[in-house]
Amino acid sequence: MLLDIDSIEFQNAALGEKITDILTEAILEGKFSGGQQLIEQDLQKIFGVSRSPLREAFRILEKRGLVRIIPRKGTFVKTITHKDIEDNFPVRARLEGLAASEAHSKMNEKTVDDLKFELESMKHAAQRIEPKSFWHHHSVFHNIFIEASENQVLIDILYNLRMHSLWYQFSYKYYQEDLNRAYKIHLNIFQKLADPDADNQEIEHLVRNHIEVAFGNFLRYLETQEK
Amino acid sequence: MLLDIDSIEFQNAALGEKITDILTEAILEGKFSGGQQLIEQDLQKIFGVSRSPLREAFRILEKRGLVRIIPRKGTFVKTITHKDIEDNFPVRARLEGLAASEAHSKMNEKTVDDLKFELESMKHAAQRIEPKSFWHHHSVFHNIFIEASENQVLIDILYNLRMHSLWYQFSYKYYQEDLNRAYKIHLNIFQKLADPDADNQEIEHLVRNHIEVAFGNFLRYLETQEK
DNA sequence: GGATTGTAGATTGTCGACAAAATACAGGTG
DNA sequence: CACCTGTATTTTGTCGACAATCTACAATCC
Repeated sequence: MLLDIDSIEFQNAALGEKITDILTEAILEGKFSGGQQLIEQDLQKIFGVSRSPLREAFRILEKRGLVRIIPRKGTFVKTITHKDIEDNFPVRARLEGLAASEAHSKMNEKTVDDLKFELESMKHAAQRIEPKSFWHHHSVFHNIFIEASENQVLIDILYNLRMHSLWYQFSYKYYQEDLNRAYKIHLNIFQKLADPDADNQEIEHLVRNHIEVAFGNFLRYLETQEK
Repeated sequence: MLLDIDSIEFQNAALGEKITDILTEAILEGKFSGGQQLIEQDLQKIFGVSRSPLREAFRILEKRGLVRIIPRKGTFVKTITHKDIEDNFPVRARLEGLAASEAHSKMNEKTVDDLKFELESMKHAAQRIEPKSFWHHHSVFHNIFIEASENQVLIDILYNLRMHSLWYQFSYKYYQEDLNRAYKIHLNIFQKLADPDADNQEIEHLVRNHIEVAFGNFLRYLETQEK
């Protein structure tokens, strides 16, 4: 008998995990003010569950870096500071560079096709000047080569680091970078990834530089916003 | 009035955190067989606490990468495979390289003194052929420049990556063979870190290469052990 | 007025009990 | 004998209640 895998997963997911997903989305969308305490009793009323699954959810959120748990004080939504961003990007730059390098070594036809598809989507979004769509496919493009590295340590760390930048999604919406220029950089990255003769080290530097440049632009953008 | 922050932290530490510390040490020392399930009821009897703090402890252990929690199945001690080590080292190599680079930019007299002290301790341990002592000071040496990077993202990630047990268990045996060589590498790293005119990129490469070489030696050592 | 202390309310920490799911195993069936 | 199937046992998931701690604020003291 055939079964709907997704619904089974959903059934198997404990209450705590479902609440985690809802809270994760809420935090990323900025529905909580930074530094705000998540009161167990309040959330208990909202979700209609006891405190046990809530406390499980808090621990998972802490692992994802979205909240900070202070013993006997409470669970607080993390505020992302300027320094957090400055700390985050250099790490991401090196690890995504490494991911690209390892992905190149393990490249196969399917991954190339997947990357090509997202690249085409980015191209179309850039031509039609649809930033939201562009950044979505841009994010998926990066996810694909990160997964293709098959390095679980890398995949896990970057999952968390990239989630933080999502936190700033609302900022990105108004962040108008030259989409065509960004597309060309990724076209270059794609061509190197798809070329078996390309040099791993060169790919690593290419991706690392791309993120460092994006970081610089982003910081400058934030500074103009803050004034 | 001045207060000892650390002791306050300890008093405030909830049962779950104390249990976490005990279980962390037990896992790192290999007192659980790999893949073994941590049964809540059994640990309940051992520690004389209810299941709530145990479940909290499991979540913290999961965050540290020491166990894996599978919903409705249980909490299992992670087995470290050959692939885990292969995934871990390239990441560590790049991130410790980055940490050294950032530490160099923020170097001050106290940090130089701290590094010098550990380096001297490594020298003495190498001369007296005391691998255990050498490994300890080597680990502290790395911790100092990682902390000196003042990059909290880096510090947190490297704390987890460096925790993994196999490295702890075996490293001092490997270093037995070339303590003096290892000392000279760190003397070189120290001199560059302490020199304000040294090039950041050079330091990054130096530390990265050191870990990659250590990784290669470690893998070869493991292969001889496995046979 | 400013600092200290005491108290009430709010909030997290821990517990034991029950529910739900996974597992182990015995018995049946082809 | 291999394969189901139902049942008993084990184990995790959730709950409500109580204890310990923290917080806010008013009363007190200097």
